[in-house]
Amino acid sequence: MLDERKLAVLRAIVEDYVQTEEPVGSKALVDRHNLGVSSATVRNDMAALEEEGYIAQPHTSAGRIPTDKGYRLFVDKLTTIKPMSAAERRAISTFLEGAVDLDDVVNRTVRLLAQLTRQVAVVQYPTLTRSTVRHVELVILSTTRLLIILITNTGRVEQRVVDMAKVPDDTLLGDIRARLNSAVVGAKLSEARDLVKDLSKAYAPEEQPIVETIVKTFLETLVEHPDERVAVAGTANLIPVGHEVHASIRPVLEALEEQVVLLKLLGEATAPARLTVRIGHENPYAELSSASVVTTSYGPGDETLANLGVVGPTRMDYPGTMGAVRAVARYLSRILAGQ
Amino acid sequence: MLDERKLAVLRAIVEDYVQTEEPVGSKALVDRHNLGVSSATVRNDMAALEEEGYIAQPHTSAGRIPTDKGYRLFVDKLTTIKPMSAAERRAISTFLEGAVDLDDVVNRTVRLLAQLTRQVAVVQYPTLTRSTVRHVELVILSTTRLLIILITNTGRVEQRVVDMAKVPDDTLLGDIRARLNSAVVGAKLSEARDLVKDLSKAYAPEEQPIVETIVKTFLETLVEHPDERVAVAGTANLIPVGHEVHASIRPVLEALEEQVVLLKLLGEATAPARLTVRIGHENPYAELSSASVVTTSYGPGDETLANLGVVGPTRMDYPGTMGAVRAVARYLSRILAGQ
DNA sequence: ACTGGCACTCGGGTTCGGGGAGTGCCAATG
DNA sequence: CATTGGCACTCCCCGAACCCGAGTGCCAGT
Repeated sequence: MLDERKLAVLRAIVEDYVQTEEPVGSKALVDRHNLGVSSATVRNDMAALEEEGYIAQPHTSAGRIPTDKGYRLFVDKLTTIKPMSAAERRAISTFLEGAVDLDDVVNRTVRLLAQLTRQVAVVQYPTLTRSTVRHVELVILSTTRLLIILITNTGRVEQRVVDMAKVPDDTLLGDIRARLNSAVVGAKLSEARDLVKDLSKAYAPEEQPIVETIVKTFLETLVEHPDERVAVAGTANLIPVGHEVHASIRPVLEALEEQVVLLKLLGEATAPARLTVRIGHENPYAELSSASVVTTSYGPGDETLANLGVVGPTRMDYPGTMGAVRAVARYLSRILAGQ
Repeated sequence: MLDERKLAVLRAIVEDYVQTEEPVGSKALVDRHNLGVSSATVRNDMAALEEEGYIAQPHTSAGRIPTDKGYRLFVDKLTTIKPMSAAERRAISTFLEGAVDLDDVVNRTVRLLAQLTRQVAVVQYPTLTRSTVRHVELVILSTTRLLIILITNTGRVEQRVVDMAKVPDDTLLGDIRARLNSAVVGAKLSEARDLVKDLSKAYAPEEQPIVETIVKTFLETLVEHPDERVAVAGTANLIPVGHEVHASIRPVLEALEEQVVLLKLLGEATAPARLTVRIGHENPYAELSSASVVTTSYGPGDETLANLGVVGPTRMDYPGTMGAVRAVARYLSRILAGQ
């Protein structure tokens, strides 16, 4: 049904529309691309493409714009991811090298991605459950309050206060600390439950409840319900430069402030090194039905620590955006592996 | 020059303009407020007010809108801070009570403030230098890397990795940890420098450089250069609901993503329990010359930990916004004191 | 199968002209 | 002297009418 030339026409339409932001007509198309045929022929092809639902007219006697389905075909078949230029690669590298700690790495990454793509960037902090334990610290805050601190191999520090009837004395606490550490250090957080479940057995009966409280809080709050944080940058890019702007970006801004929404957007990324592109209505949220999301995962080696991505209008530069997302994810992975 | 009635006219103009968002004329004014005089009289008063620079006309034969100077007079003399209703107070209270840790407190606060004022809210994390030390922890990461963790009385945890030629063994480290803690626990961070400067003297000559490295990093990165973080919420409120919107909010959005700008905006707040209002051009940034900022500081008791505030258009509901900012700061202070 | 030609459509920009809200000024008035 | 009613004037806003041009669909010709 769709021969080679019709696909070329679709590709040209997408490319022109992304650049000019205006419906593209048959005449303009043959002028800008050397398709080797006349505008009348292109018109026939366009009619066929519209018939199949790949393009649409905003109104009669206007040019065509791609539909979500058209973008989908474009992304799947008609283009290749654009690699970063040498200058861009150098910029990414030097910009990320300077980071001093994990927070800084994530912040720099999200700003960088926003700048490269000129869109809204979203980066999830490395997920706890996939990282391993480096150290657990117990600190007495008062006679009834204990602070548990967890340090992971990604440099992340999680904290949690426990209220208890009576905090154990230094000796006992030191013992608990030692046993807890020898049990879980080096292990993945997801394995922690099995490793500590018998920990209290080693203690005298009257001490067991205390130990169990600590272990329980440790597991519940630090391991199983890590508040998965995300960083956002480039929201100003939602507002086009010269242009007037719809009020329709309000719901988008609202959605971008909701951690839950962001996590869901990022959350369904697939295997590492694969890019996920969700176009328009393919998004899980109606507010983002005129937006596209490009995500991927990152992490040292083949391990997947978390996800990152970009949110922009369906009319976006897919090859460039995909290239930037992939490149940033790779560099971020490398940085994390080095730490 | 400005008698009682002229001030009443100015007040009425501000109130009406804030509500309707449209230039207000003499006729509409006498209809909505019972000033007891005719529109002709009001016109004369308006001419006087314009002469003095408190109001202006967008163009001839249009109504008047307040100037920055007009808002300034309104805020200083013509109105009182609007207290929160009982229902609002209850909402604030219950919403903030539920927080589980410091991050949560700040996040809830900033969202609450954005919701109450329907504007952009900014909350600074409690500043380190004004809080006191609760515990210092030293953790061995590898043979050459040491992690310093600082816990403050506000529940904040700061971390920093130190690269060193050789990390001290457990015994020595335990000793350093004990001395460091006994030196600084309970002290303000601003006093820490004096308290630890002679710490290395107690050690053997060959151990002194190691201790000094740790102390130096501790001071430099944790005490003197805390990265002062801020939380922002409600950026979607920059976009009015029904209305079309200028592209002029782009620089505002950009500014709101810059930590430095936000800190500067918040940074110059005065004594606790005092509200600072900066109107239009009074702001230190040209990008925000059509915005007003209402800030105050917070902290348990009379202590000032950090600042919070609201950014909105110069045409904002000052009494209501000021009331909300004051109320939220008070509740936040109370929460922090309780912890 | 492609192309040139042609009639047709429709959105966007421009022009034009009332209607209306608002102003400034002035003479009259308590 | 402050206040008021009246009046002429000024613009902005809005809708109607209009034209222009880009774009389309179709068809006959190569």
